[in-house]
Amino acid sequence: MNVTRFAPSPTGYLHVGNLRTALLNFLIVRRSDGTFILRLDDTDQERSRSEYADAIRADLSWLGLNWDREERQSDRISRYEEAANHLREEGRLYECFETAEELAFRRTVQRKLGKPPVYDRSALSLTDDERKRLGSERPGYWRFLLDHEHTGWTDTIRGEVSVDAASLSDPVLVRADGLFLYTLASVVDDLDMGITDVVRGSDHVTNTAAQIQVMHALHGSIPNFAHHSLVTGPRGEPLSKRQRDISIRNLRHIGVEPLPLLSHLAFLGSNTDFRLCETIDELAEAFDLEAFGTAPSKFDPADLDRLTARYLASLPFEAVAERLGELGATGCVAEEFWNATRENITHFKDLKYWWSVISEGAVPEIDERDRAYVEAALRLLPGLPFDDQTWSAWTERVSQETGRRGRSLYLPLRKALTGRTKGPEMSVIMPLLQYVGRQSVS
RNA sequence: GGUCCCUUCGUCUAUCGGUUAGGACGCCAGAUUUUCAAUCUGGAAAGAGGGGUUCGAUUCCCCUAGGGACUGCCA
Repeated sequence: MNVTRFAPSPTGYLHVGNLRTALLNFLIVRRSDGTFILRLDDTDQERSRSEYADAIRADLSWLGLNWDREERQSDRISRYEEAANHLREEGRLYECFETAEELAFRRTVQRKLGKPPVYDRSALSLTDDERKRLGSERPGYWRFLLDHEHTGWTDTIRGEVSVDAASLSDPVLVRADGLFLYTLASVVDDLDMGITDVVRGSDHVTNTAAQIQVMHALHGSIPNFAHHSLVTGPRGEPLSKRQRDISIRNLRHIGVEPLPLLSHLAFLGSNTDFRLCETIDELAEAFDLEAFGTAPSKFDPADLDRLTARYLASLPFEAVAERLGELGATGCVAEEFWNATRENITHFKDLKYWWSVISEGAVPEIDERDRAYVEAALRLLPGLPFDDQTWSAWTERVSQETGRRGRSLYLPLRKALTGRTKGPEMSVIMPLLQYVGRQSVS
């Protein structure tokens, strides 16, 4: 039984980087029948917004990444309080009084001297009097006293990882205004919720060392950690520079479908052979966390087009009936329409054009040199009703009359009738075209 | 500045010192198809650079370059 969590902070929209983390955590429990928790890390009150939380839920739902439980850190403050008190009793939490500006200044000085910008623990050498005096001037904030030793774990993706805690600042766990910080909240939550596997981006590796120490101090058992590499843009640039393009909302807007996106992300960066999975269960079966490598992987939305097209072509009418209805395609024509067009679109929204072709007629595209030919051909067009033989019967007749064959026979007619050089098979389009007539009558 | 991570076809990767450097997706070509797609067959396509070690380096070591993360009273 695995328990995993996806813990976004509701300070922005979900993007492919986040999504990969969510997906990996989700797939782990999908393989093992465990529990997948959506945990909103909203301890940062200044930046967290409920609209973002709603947007994250909506995006996950659209993708089919359903969660078994939802938790909010803002509901769990009392637990953090207890944990902080426990750490104080154990002597692992100490109060400091520097202002943020002071700390920032010290860091720049240290950096200029070529020293690591690590907190010097000067608060530890404060006398009781000094502490009392400073405490009366302003509220203190609290740091966790790290053991200065190498802290390691076996990472499912990265193997043996070890971080020298001496190169880290003692993490602040409680702010001067009493707010609990991520490092504490996350650890307490993971322990309380019985999280067995923590899968997150490699930007958290140094964090993990500190968190492991806090977990030990809280006498918790350490979950399995796996840190996947970060996703970059197509040229290897950080994703943060393209937040907007790669937000799930934007991808959805440009016509990306859930399963192609999920398939792509479940294999990107792993040595599992890529395949487009038709269901999430199939994906869960195929994916393997240990198959992931540590090198960053590039994400290019354009890579999704081909997959999306293949995916759409495979969908039965039932799967898209509702969406077709939104286009105005309803009734039995809708099914015929879908079967005629589904192999000839890249994105679902491409159907708008084809629907307009059969519902309103196309703007004919006729080359000047073909004009006479097209007009002659149209005079030979049989009367309604059209059926699946109409096209072949008609073009055969036209061929006899005009002597044209092959491409020069078919293409001008296709362009005249559909306005495009490419598209669904004409023999299938023909019966749909008479719908134009019915539309205008009714 | 410091610490850590990364670098093989377009993309994701395989290779436990000796391989015609393999696969998947994509791409290209042919077959087929009125077009596109699908399918089948075939093809092009890679070890960042420089030094070592070695009979032999993609593989081990060092340096350089490039990319990234962390270095917050953010998460």
